[in-house]
Amino acid sequence: MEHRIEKIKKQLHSQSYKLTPQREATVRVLLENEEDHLSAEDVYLLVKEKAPEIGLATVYRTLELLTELKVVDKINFGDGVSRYDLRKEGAEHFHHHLVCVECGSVEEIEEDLLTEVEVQVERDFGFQVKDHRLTFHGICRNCQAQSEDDE
Amino acid sequence: MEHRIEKIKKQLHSQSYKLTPQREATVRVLLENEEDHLSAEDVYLLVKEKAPEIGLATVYRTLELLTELKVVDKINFGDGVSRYDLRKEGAEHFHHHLVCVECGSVEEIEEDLLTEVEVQVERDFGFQVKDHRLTFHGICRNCQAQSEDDE
DNA sequence: ATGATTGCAAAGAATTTGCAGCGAG
DNA sequence: CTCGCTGCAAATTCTTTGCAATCAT
Repeated sequence: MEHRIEKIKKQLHSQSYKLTPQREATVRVLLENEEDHLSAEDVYLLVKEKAPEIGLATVYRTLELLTELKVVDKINFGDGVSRYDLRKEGAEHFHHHLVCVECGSVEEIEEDLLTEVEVQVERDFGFQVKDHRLTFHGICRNCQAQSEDDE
Repeated sequence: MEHRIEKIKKQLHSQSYKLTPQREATVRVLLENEEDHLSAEDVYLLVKEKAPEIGLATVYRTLELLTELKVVDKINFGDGVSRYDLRKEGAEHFHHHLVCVECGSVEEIEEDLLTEVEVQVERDFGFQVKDHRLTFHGICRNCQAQSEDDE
């Protein structure tokens, strides 16, 4: 974990930004909750536990900065809020999500399922793909099992 | 076009909703601007041209209703606003988008590129896919041509 | 000193809600 | 008459901004 902080620190420095205590606290919260998809407010509340003097605006500004640096990806699952998702180490592309319409759980898929599809898009549409967003909506394993029980 | 309105009318009636003049005007705007990705405000302004007495809240309520009925899909390209996109006739799944990061243009892809990927997801993750959202970010044909010119 | 960064409070934008009036069946 | 639907204005929610104070170099 420390080495990921170091890496982010370098990324900031390379663009002459600093890793201030507030920014570091924010990054740590993101690292510690890597599986979740936190909203700015969520991050704010968690950061506040460690650094109570931080302001919500700073969290927003930090998340924006991290988005610019592609340390995090800003996503939107359709509720009104933006959520922030750390990029996996070395990931060139954004990972995919499985959103369960029953229970609302969100699972992540690391593997890039789109390599072929992207080739197809570049070939057929002349569109040079830089990144993608892919989310599946459906029913997760758990909820499928539950509805079988009901029968 | 009239028959698409009829169809939507039936869909509404089947859930005991009515196709009021305001709702009809809203649907017509969506049909007439099928290629665009209008925000609620956009729709409001266009509807207002035909039916100046309509209120923004009604547009929101109508779009919400149409989303529920899966007549439209609510999407979000990362700017702060929700956009509404008519489902193509008979389309079971949401279509895909190519968003150009240079000029902001949005192209639509009708073909379902994900059939195989969905099989894979169901098999490998036990997730029963109902629908998907797929957006590619990259550089469109035009902007590619332009940057070649610059060189 | 200089310029980046912060916290606070205020502003802003998008969307939702409360409510009285209207309108179709 | 009843009940869904509407328009308006107010309220909410999420996010951004202005600004003076603070911090690091």
